[in-house]
Amino acid sequence: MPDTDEPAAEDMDLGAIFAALADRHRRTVVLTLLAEPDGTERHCSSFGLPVSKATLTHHFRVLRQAGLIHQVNRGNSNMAQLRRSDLERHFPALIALLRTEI
Amino acid sequence: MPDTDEPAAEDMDLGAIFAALADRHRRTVVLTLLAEPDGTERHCSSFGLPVSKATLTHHFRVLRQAGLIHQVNRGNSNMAQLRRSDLERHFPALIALLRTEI
DNA sequence: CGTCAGGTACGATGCAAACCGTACCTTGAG
DNA sequence: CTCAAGGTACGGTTTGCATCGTACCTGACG
Repeated sequence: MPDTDEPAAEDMDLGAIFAALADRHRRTVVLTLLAEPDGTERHCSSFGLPVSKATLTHHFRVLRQAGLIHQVNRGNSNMAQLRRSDLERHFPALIALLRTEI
Repeated sequence: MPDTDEPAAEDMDLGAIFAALADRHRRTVVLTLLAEPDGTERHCSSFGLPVSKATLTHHFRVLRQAGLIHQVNRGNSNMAQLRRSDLERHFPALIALLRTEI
C-alpha cells in the first residue's frame, strides 16, 4: 500500500464519500466511531463485521480513500480513527446526516 | 411500472439515498433541482445527461425509489420534482450537505 | 528463536449496476 | 387519423464491487 492514500481534506470528493457510505458495513464502522468520543482509536477487527480478513482490509481502504477515516499503524495492529475535524470543516452537514441513522 | 414505487417519507433508507447519490449523473439531477425554487418541475430529458433514453429511465427510477424525487406523468411527458419537504423533515442535513458541492 | 495473530497483496468468482439497442405503448400535434 | 416524440420494458454486454481463499509479511509473546 502507498504510505498514505488518504486524500487531503480539500480533495475529498462527495461522490467517493457517498459511495463509501452506501455500504452497510462501512456505514456501521463510521457510525460506531461517531458514537464514541472524538479521537477514539479502534481496532479494525473490533467492529464485528461478518466478513473475512481480506474483505475487512478492502472496506477500510475504501473508507480511508474517501477520507472518512485515518488509519494508524501501531506495531502489528491497525487502528481506525474518524477524521472528525476534517469532516466537520469541509462537510459540516455530513455528521449530522449520519446521526439520523442512529 | 407500479403506479408508484416512491417510498413513504418514513420508509426512506439512508443506504439507498447514499447509493443513489453516489452516481454523478443522479447527483447532477438532484443538484439542478436544488438550485431551482421549491416545487419546480423539470422535464426528465432537460438535464442534459449524456446517456440514452433507456439509461435515463433507469437513473430516474433509482432516484424515485430512493425517495429523492417525485415523478408526475403529464400527458406523455414525465416531470421530475425534488421531494424537498419530505427530505427536510426526515434528513434535514442532506440538503445542506448536497449544497456543499455547488 | 518459533509461533501465532493481525494485516496486506493477489487472483478468482459471483452478482449488481450502468449502459445500450430495439420494440412497444401512449399522447399531443398536425 | 397519422405520426413523431417521450417513456418504459426487455434482453444483452461490460464493468465494477463485495467477497473469499491463499500466500506472505511483520510484530508480540512465550
